[in-house]
Amino acid sequence: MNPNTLEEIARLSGVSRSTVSRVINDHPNVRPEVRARVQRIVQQVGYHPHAAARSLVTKRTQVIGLLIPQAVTRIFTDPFFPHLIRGIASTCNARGCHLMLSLFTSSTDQDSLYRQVLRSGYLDGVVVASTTLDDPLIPRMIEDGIHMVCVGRYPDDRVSYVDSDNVRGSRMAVEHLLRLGHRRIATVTGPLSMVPGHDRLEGYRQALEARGLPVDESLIAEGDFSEEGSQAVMQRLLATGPTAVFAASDPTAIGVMKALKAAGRRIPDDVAVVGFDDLPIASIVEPALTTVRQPIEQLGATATDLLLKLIEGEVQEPQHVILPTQLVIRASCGS
Amino acid sequence: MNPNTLEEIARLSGVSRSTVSRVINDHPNVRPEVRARVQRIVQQVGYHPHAAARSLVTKRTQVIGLLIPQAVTRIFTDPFFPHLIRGIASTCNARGCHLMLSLFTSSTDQDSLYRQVLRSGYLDGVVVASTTLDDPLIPRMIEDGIHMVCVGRYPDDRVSYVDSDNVRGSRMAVEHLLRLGHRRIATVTGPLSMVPGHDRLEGYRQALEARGLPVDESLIAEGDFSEEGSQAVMQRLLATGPTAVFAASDPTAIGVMKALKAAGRRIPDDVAVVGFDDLPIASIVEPALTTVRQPIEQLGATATDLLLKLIEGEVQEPQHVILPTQLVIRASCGS
DNA sequence: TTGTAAGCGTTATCAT
DNA sequence: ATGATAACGCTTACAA
Repeated sequence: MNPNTLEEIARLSGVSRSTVSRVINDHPNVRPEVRARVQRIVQQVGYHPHAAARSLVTKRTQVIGLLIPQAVTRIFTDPFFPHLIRGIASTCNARGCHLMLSLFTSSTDQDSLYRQVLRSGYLDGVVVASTTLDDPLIPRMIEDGIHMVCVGRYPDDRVSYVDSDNVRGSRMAVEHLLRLGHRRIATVTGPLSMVPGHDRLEGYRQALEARGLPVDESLIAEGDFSEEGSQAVMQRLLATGPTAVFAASDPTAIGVMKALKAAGRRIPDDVAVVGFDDLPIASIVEPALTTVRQPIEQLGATATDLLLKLIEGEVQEPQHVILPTQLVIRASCGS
Repeated sequence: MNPNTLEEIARLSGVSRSTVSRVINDHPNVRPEVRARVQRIVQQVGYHPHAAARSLVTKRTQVIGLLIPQAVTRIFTDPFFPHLIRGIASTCNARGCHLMLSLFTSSTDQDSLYRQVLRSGYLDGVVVASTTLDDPLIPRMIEDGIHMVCVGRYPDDRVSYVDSDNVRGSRMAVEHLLRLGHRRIATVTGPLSMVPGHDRLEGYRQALEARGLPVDESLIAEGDFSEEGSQAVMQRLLATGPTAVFAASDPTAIGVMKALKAAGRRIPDDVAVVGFDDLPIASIVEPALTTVRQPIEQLGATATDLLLKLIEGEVQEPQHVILPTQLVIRASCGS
């Protein structure tokens, strides 16, 4: 497939292996004339350096991993991930590195997969997405000194992360509902073991408390970020008679809307709905969804950039980046 | 990160490097007692062989690529890809290999990316998805002798592929509509430069011709597999007064349904709709979508299996696998 | 059954 | 500015 070696190019261009290496790596100290000759040959035979040989000595692979622990069904349902991947992949392309996808599905031997992926030198570092607080992977990676950046806040100062401002975003959403006069505001949360699930509920609480309103726990129900799951959860929540619902993600909001419609409630006349994400679908559903926009692709791109800096040693200390969120008002809240 | 070497394990267990290598690779001809001792040390220090060093000599990386040429927006919208990825990733996990994601976005320097990814020895082979007929990548890969399997039929006998039975599936769909008495059956196709787009239209044609019915070209409109695009296309098609529409994918069908609803047509009373894919969303939309089920995950899994066999040399000749499709009847066709 | 030694294709150090 | 040469960590004959 790629039978050419440095040695061969050297022979063909009548110089030594080292000179060819210098040309390939754009080192100075090569006579322009020689450089040109070598480059021509390289071009001609379509030579490309062998990655493994190279990384054996440089200790760099130019490959980063996207690690998704506990890869559950959600990944293949929630458009969040495709958007995230796009952000990561385009940054990789731009920076000349490559992306390895590691889904730690529950069935796989976690320990063996961990060693294969993280201890074999395959990867220069990893972007970790969709972690739960109790995931044993992160502590292990910290201990092993693996370069990593989490997408989503992680409550350990040693780990770098990039996150949306979930608390502020959801607080804005609920404040908007309050401003519209709603007092019985229910919320279908994400999994509370996941940071965004937790944080978006926190924003909900803060909005109420800032107004001096009590938090009625019966209006809070834990969902799983999915459409189906949230629909079922909302169905049970109907009995509490909310006039508005804050859904912790757009798929959640869709599920909520389905449950409401199935129960004959009109949106927003009977019940207002606000989501979180601003996925393309938010502006397509009927009625169009008021939601909190988080910059998913940018999350991926920023995480990747940061990871690359960490790897290069451009920054040493763990970094924590929070990207702003923004309320996008559409029809579903009736304002 | 992984400072251990074979040499070190050898020293620690009082044997030679080669013996450790034999233990690691499960070679026979190692005294059980010695094997056990070495394994204990390996376990203790958490040793894992260095991938690059290993592949430098074996010429295998245990990494396969998922190559998506012309990676357009669709990839991040159409649930087809997440499902495909799931099939590929779980097979990779099961077979101890890893997955590299290569999106050839239009902005990237195709040639440079090609060499980096395909000629650097990074990959043992690739699964190629979503190709167009005129993509220059495939011929180049054939020429370079790269192990590959296409997801989706490719009209060159030298390339292996795995595909759903698109022609048969869409033919069944249209035959079903004919059986229900429809005679003005429109179709919103996929991009006709893509094989599945082409094949699903072919099935439509065959169904009509088998009944001796003329194919009215004004009832055929080219879409792009997307919801938004198809909605616009359907809007224009309304004027032709179809009583049924065959949509070439589920997202297409959703777009079609939206256009119909927006025009005040009832489904299925005024117009029947049939889709293609059977994504989870098909059973969620209102009315539930009659559609042709194609086994997307299995497509990915089969392609990966085949690729691995090709790499191992277990099979030499290009293989062509067609997986069966199946009509799933729900409410949207009113039967 | 075990050890010795020769590569694999690079980069990097040191002379020249 | 260029060329030997020694690593990098592993597998694999071949020898013992």
